[in-house]
Amino acid sequence: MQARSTVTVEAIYEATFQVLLAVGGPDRLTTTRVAERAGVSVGTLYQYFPNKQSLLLSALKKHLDRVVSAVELACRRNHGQQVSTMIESVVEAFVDAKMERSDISMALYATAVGVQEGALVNKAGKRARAAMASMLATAPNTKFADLPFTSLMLFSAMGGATRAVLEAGSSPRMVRLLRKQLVLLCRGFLMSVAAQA
Amino acid sequence: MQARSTVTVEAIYEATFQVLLAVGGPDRLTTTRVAERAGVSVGTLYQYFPNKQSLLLSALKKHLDRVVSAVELACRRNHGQQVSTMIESVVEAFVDAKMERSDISMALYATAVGVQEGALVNKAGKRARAAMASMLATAPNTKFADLPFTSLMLFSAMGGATRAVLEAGSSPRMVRLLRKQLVLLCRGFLMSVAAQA
Amino acid sequence: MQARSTVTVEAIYEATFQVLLAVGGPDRLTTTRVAERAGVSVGTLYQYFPNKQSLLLSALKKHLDRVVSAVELACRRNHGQQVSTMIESVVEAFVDAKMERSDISMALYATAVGVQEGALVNKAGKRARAAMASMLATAPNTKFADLPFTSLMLFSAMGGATRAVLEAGSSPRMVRLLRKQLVLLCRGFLMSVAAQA
Amino acid sequence: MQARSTVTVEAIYEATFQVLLAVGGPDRLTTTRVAERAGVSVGTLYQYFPNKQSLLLSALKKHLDRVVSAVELACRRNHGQQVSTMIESVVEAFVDAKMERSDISMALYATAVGVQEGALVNKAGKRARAAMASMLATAPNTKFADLPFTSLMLFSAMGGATRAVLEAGSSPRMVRLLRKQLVLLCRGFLMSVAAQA
DNA sequence: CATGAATGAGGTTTCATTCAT
DNA sequence: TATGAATGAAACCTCATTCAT
Repeated sequence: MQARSTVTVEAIYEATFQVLLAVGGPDRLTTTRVAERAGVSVGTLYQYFPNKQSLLLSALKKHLDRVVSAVELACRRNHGQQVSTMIESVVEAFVDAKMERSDISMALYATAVGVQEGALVNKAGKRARAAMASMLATAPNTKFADLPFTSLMLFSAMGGATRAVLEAGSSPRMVRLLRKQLVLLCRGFLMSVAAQA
Repeated sequence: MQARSTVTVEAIYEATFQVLLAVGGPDRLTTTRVAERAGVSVGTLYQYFPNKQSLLLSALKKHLDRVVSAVELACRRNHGQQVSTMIESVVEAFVDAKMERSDISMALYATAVGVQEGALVNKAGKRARAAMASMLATAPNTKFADLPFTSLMLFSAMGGATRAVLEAGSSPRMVRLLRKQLVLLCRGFLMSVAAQA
Repeated sequence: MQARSTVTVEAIYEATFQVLLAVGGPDRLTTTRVAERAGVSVGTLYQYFPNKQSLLLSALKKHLDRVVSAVELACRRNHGQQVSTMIESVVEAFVDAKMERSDISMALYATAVGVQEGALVNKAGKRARAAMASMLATAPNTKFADLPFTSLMLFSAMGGATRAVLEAGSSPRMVRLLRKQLVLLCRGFLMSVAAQA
Repeated sequence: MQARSTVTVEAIYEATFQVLLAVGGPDRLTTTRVAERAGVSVGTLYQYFPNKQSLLLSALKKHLDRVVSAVELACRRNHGQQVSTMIESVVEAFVDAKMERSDISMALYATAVGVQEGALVNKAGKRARAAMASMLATAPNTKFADLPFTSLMLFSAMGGATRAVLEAGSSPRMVRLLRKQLVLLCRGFLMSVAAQA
């Protein structure tokens, strides 16, 4: 019985992602369509999610958690390493996480507009930046001025570039280039910041 | 007669931006509300825009044009300058353009989800990148490998960081920091790319 | 154009009464059915009434106004008359008003349950009682103790009896009996109250 | 086993009354809510009541039975008494029964709209009027014309006035006044009717 | 050209009822 | 017998779009 519920909820999540992709935007997504795709009735959907908004919010949260967790893990594993190593690891983790389900990523960008969704994205961003800042603080022989803001720049620049590649179609060649240049971008930036401090 | 039309259309554009801001999202924007705010009837609105989508598309195009034109101008003016100077000018132009009507910028992010809107954003991005690439090509004593992709990285990283600051509230202090660090980011990146080439 | 609106609204009111009668209760009434019966689309209905509740509220208000106005008129016309005459006139006005559209009266009773509807009924009752009280105060040679409460008793007793006859089918014979006995009831009551004062 | 059923059914009745009060109307009452409040599952509720309507009907019947029984008892006990005494007793019994669970009384008024509920209320009214008529017939030295209709008037006037006080909030002072004036009302009415006969 | 009343498809949500466990 | 997840018909309401004036 408990198991049945879990299966149902998972099916609804997966259906949400699929419909989001199929119609390309949270507004063209209808609860009826999600229920259909999930193989349940609308009533069942509403037993688990009080309304459409909460459904989208939960789906967004799920995706953000995946990406942020990957970044956090990469950061934790690189405490005390050289800045170069740090950057390579984090860039790899970030790009991988985004690309793994790149389709979902894009579909969800559109979801993140309301105030509640913004808060969710914000919280996720904060977590990621905190992980990066505390990692960077452990870099030997290097000190960064204003680590919080520096992390914000780093993270959002990475996000912007990755999103652009995603939207440009993310061909294998571009993804390869993205990884390489992202490392250059981050390294160059951090060197400059460190040099200034 | 021509003049009256222009005035009406301008009023509709402005109303569109305002409603977009007020309701926070293109789906809660209704054509009736836009018409009301513009001081015309819905019928009149439909005389100038065949449907809602075209209204939003035009509004988006207008905003993108403003930003891209600013970037293009800055690029054109810096042909042959030192890389450092180039970057400072472009960053300044870009951030200024975005911040000038930052509220509209944010409201429009949500609009840019569908395939047609994506195409519009893409085209604008291409124009900006082309301008940057041809500027960078004139930098004395410096050669960049794969200028098109490098420009993409540069432009999207700038966009990502600016958007993050916008969404964080864009306090004067943050905007100041943004300008400074954006210069560092771009310069560091270009140095690295040039060094590799 | 103004005229068209008025016609439409009137048609909606009439349709509301008819549907209320046909289905026997405000919950089985659907806005779609009302629109259909009125010969307009749902959208049109919602252009004039923001929601179902306001539609029912307005209809109730309309009916109450009719009944109360009839009572007020009868009261005003009998200032200074003998108590007997007063009662005969008011009873006649009240019963007539209720019976004229008795069907609607019954259908609307069910509507008067929520807090807002209660307030409406209350206000109507107050108006009617005030009219009765100020009439009774002008009766020659007679003084009543606690006129407000006495009016409440009088009015609600009349209402209760009339409603019972309505619900029993209101055959002509019963209506005749109702009028006669209602006069007896009110007169007997007022005599007793006056005797006590 | 039988006992367990009885307990369950009683719990459901009580829950029905409570939910009716809490939500203010039979339409906002849901079977799930009733079951929850009663501490059983919906399925169990449906084991004892075939559908929602029958649940409400049974609850209404229960309440009506209580009131009518009180009136019947008072009537039976006053056979052969003076009219004055009769009235005092019946008024007391009626008002007490209504006020004892005045909240439920009010909540149920809204329930009594459909044709089946009307029939139930009608039957209850008939029983009460029959008891009153047969009591009045035993009054010494007094004869009433058309006892059935006279009882209808008496009973419905009492009901109307009591309901009005209930809806006005039934403060202790008003209830006291109600009792006193109800006696005057009924006595005055019966005197008049008897005088005419 | 402008108006705004009218349209109606379609979306979200509720809730009485069933039935496998 | 009891449970409560699942069902799906049906209600309310919105809003892009049209067209007679």
